[in-house]
Amino acid sequence: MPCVCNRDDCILCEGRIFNGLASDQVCQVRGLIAPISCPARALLFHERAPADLLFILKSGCVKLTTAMADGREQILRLALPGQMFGFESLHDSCYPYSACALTPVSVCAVRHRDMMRILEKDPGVSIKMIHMLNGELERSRALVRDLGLKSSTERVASFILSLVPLTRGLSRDVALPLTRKEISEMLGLTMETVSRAMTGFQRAGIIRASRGQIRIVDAGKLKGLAEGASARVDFPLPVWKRGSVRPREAGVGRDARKTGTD
Amino acid sequence: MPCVCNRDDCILCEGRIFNGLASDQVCQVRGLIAPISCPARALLFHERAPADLLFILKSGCVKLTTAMADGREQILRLALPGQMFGFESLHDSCYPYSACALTPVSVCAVRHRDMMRILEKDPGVSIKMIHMLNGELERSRALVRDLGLKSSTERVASFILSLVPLTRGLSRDVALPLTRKEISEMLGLTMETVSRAMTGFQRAGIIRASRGQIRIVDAGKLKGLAEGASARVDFPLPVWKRGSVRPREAGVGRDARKTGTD
DNA sequence: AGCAAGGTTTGATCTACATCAAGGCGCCGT
DNA sequence: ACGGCGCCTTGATGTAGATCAAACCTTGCT
Repeated sequence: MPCVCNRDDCILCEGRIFNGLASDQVCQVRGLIAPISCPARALLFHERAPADLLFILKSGCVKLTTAMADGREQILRLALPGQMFGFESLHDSCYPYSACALTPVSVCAVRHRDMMRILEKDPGVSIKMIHMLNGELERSRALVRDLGLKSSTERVASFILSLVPLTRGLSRDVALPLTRKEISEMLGLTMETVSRAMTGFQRAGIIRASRGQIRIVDAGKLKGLAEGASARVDFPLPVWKRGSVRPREAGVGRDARKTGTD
Repeated sequence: MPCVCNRDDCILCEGRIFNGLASDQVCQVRGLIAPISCPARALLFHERAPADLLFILKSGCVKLTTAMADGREQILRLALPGQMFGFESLHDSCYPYSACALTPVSVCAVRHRDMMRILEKDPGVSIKMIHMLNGELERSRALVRDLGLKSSTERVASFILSLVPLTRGLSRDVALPLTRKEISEMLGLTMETVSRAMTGFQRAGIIRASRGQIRIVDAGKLKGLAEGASARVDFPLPVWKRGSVRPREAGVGRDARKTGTD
């Protein structure tokens, strides 16, 4: 079935929000959708700006952030292909977060009032929307859980595991469109803390990380760390100064450096 | 208009989820709703238990929590009269959090599949549901923002402000059904830290707090503190040992005790 | 290739908050 | 009224993670 946004390669076809519309409705909806492309770092909209459009991401990756007056910034969510953002203001007038492209991005834009009309007409779309909102809520609460309960190591482990859907099952390598700084802004930590946690995991042979890429080597151990299982692996670390990577001999977790007592 | 749950005093009538149904539908829906009462501390359902019912709170207060294996516990949300909980699993099979009564509580219970049927039949209800979910999402993200960006003082100030809807405009006194411990479980802090922040506010004349009650005296200053405005009030504190309360002479915020330099 | 800019890693130090430890105080049952 | 139990407050100390600082890599540009 062709996608409502009228492109063959469009990801919206895959079980997404407008799927299942009667074909005459598909035509109507198509007329309401505007395709937009923009480069990495483009700002799609700004927190508290008057809201008019919602977006469905076709390709690329977008970060949704909220900031405090003094500049502190929190990433609320990453939007991935097939997902919607900017809909929270359907009944409100302003966007509750900023949306910024992490990669070159193509999106479909729909006016809020058009969307409202579609919802009123077609209960099937409403129910998909409810489903989608429940998913958002679940992810948001998972983040609350992580921020409220977990140590830095646990959070970073959690975060890496949350990237698994990005792999699309192709391999264990994830092309990661986030810098360490951005990861830290998602997890309520600093860049340095994230970096330390990740090199810890790497030394323990749990992941393989480089500039824009992560490979999960030992998902089981990572899950353990994310849920607080002892936050340490078996081998204490003999503190090399700038040795090359030595898998499976490095400490991981809260107190990797303090090798002594148990 | 009488409430769908068939009681005159029911709060569901006030612009809530089933409001605006045609009267024959109201009758149908009524048949699907079971009223339930339970005492304080009752567990309505447990995280990961198989989910069957959703609940609408008529009176009292319920906390929704998630826990880690080692016992760390996070309050995800407080449910207040008129609000719904347990709906996230409409499309899923298990509750994503535990629900525990903080006070004696009365609720209406609806089976998920009955709710699904109502949603399919009546787009108006779906749209109210979408509205409600957007509200949940907003609150959840506000919590993410607080946990990710704010200091302990800022979080406590935020929390107190979030209680304002509880006052229902009757006065500035809020009957607070939470212990210090529970507040701390909502904010990712410890009981002690919450206590210190609140006595700080109290000494600065910003709130009046006692066992189960809070009165907001200076909402403006509290808002400033919640958004990080300097986290300090004008008067350095001469550190009394056990003096009685001295409004407007006490320090507040991150470093209330260090009175020196500016 | 050479250089500059920005991301990343690592180390040293500082601090906000947690943890540990006593008391104080209101509340309930007898 | 009295005693005991739970919640709350306050103080002393410990520590995970922030902050500050420097050097190291990548990547892109000239």
